[in-house]
Amino acid sequence: MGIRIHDVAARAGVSVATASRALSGQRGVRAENREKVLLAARELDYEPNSLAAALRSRTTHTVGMLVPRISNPFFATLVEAVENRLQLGRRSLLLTSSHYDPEAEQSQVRALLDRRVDALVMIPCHRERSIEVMTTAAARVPVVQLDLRVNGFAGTWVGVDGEAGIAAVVHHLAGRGVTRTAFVGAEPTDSSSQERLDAYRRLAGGSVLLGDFSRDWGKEAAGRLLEAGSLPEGIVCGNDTIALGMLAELARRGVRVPEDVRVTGFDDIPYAELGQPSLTTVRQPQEQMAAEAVRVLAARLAGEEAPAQRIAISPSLVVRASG
Amino acid sequence: MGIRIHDVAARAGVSVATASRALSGQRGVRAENREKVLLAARELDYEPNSLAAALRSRTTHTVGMLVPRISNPFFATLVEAVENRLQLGRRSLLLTSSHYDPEAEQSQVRALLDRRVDALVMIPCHRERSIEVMTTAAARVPVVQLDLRVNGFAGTWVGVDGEAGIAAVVHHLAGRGVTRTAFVGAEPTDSSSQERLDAYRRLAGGSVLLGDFSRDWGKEAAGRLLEAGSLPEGIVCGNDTIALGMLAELARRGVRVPEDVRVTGFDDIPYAELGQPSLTTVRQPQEQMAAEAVRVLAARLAGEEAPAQRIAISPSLVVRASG
DNA sequence: AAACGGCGTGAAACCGATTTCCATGCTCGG
DNA sequence: CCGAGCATGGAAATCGGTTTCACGCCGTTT
Repeated sequence: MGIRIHDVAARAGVSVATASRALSGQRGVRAENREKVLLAARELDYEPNSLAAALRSRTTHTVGMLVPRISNPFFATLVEAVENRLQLGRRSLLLTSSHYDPEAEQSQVRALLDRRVDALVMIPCHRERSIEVMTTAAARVPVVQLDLRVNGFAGTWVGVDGEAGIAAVVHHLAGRGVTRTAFVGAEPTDSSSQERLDAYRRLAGGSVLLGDFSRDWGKEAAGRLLEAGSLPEGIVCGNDTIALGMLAELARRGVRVPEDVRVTGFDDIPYAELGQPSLTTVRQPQEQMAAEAVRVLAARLAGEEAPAQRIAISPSLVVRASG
Repeated sequence: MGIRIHDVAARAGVSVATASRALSGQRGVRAENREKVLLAARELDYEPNSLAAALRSRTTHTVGMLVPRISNPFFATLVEAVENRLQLGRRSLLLTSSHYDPEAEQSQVRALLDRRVDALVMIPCHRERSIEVMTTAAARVPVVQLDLRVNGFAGTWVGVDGEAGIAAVVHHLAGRGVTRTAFVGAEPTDSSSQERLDAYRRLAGGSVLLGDFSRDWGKEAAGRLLEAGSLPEGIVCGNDTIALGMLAELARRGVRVPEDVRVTGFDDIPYAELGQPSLTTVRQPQEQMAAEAVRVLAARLAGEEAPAQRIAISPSLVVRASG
């Protein structure tokens, strides 16, 4: 139906091989012929069939990305940033989600590999159970773990330096005269929560409440802290969602923030600024993380041999009203 | 490198053609041979090369989706819902974003078509300037517009019934004794804002303030309404972002919601519930919209001839504290 | 008994590019 | 003047499947 490279070659008066070389910018074609081919292609409005090219050259210029949940604004921002970076390199993004289910994750990765993606950006859904997918995937194409990482899997990871983030928060609170703090986080089923929890214990060591990364847990934790009697002076939350739930519940119960207690979050999701009061939190440099992840993959695809690395980018503290 | 269908056929003792037919579940293969082929495939851990299949069969089982901004939680939710639906039909999603730039949109769509997507789900970024992309795309593959639509483009659209949504809000407010209202929306550069504005004018007809779909505009509009003298009894906002800005500014100025004035939003984004007070709003049935969009495309791909339709799904009112 | 239709099968064509391999012509050094 | 070496270009192989086509076989109809 469409125009084939055959037609372009015929119009330019050269062979298919020469046309192919001219169009892909290879050397070994006289300038005159190259011009003729490019002109013919433009005149015919030639659109190469990338499937045929991919089949023969074994390169799809497509990267697969797997995230636990696309609608999570934090992941969505990462997806956007990765897509932007890929666009710059004229690559496309095949996106799929695991819904936090390791089995679905496995079958989705299989589907991506079937489609012959050149590389994979993965946010593994489980700290331990994702190890099998990661190893099989990594055996076939370059893979980089983004944000979360799998225990005991020796592959490249790009993420944020959670310890530095918690340190910034603790330090900031200390600077405001806060000595007694509590930590409200999630059970460490992924590497981020683990790292933040460990950092808090090492750096501050107040009481610790663990649930999940949800607003409801934030509310419940607020209740528990209040009922426990003496409120701490500062509450360090494991992420913004928890912190927002915390703020809502504290407000409902008439506790003033930051007068009675200071509250901090982690991630700086778009709505952190909208909280009442606005949330002091740790901003994840998502643009940078995505850029770094794509850069690593591009280097691997360009043939660079590099050992697995852990690239931890330092986050920055965003001071707002709540802390 | 990998196992080819050739190898499977050899092991099963049949021809490549028969193996292909057996694997793709076509009829016309004796049950005995089918079993032999499937067994051989399993034993060899055969993974078909979908590029080769796509090249010959002219079907990639891949759908392209173009959105204005992936990180917008409303769009991200749509992306997720579409991806889920595609997974059910064993299709993959090639995702790209236009950043609200019609030229980028054009080149992204070209890239998707180059990759031979079977169909396109588009959230066009501009009410008028997107018409060219839409027509060229629609000439090549089935296309469905999601959420937003392009003026004067006669293609299928799936979205929410904006008029019904505004009607529900107005009706609800009237039921609470509110008679004097105002509308704070966005300049109608896309079909949604247009529709909501028109509906408000037809159904209620109080004063109208137009800006953009941002929190800042919500704050500014709050100021203008207060400075204009008498506050209306109800403020109908064009979307949740505006409404959240409105709530923040009203709170800052000591106006009580809903005692002094009732405020409503539109979309029911995840953070509508988090507002102070929580936001009464109109929930967009995103799951259903995505399901419908994918259903329409699947039908077209299955060969069904259908005229362009406008599928407007009725939204539901979510009553919370603010209205 | 001859004609016919349908099913199962395999050989080969095909999808549309890239890449290999070889032939040619030209330049340059000896 | 000759042969080595390089740049250029075309024919054909290749990637790995799907699809077409022709053929043999069998049961049914005239």
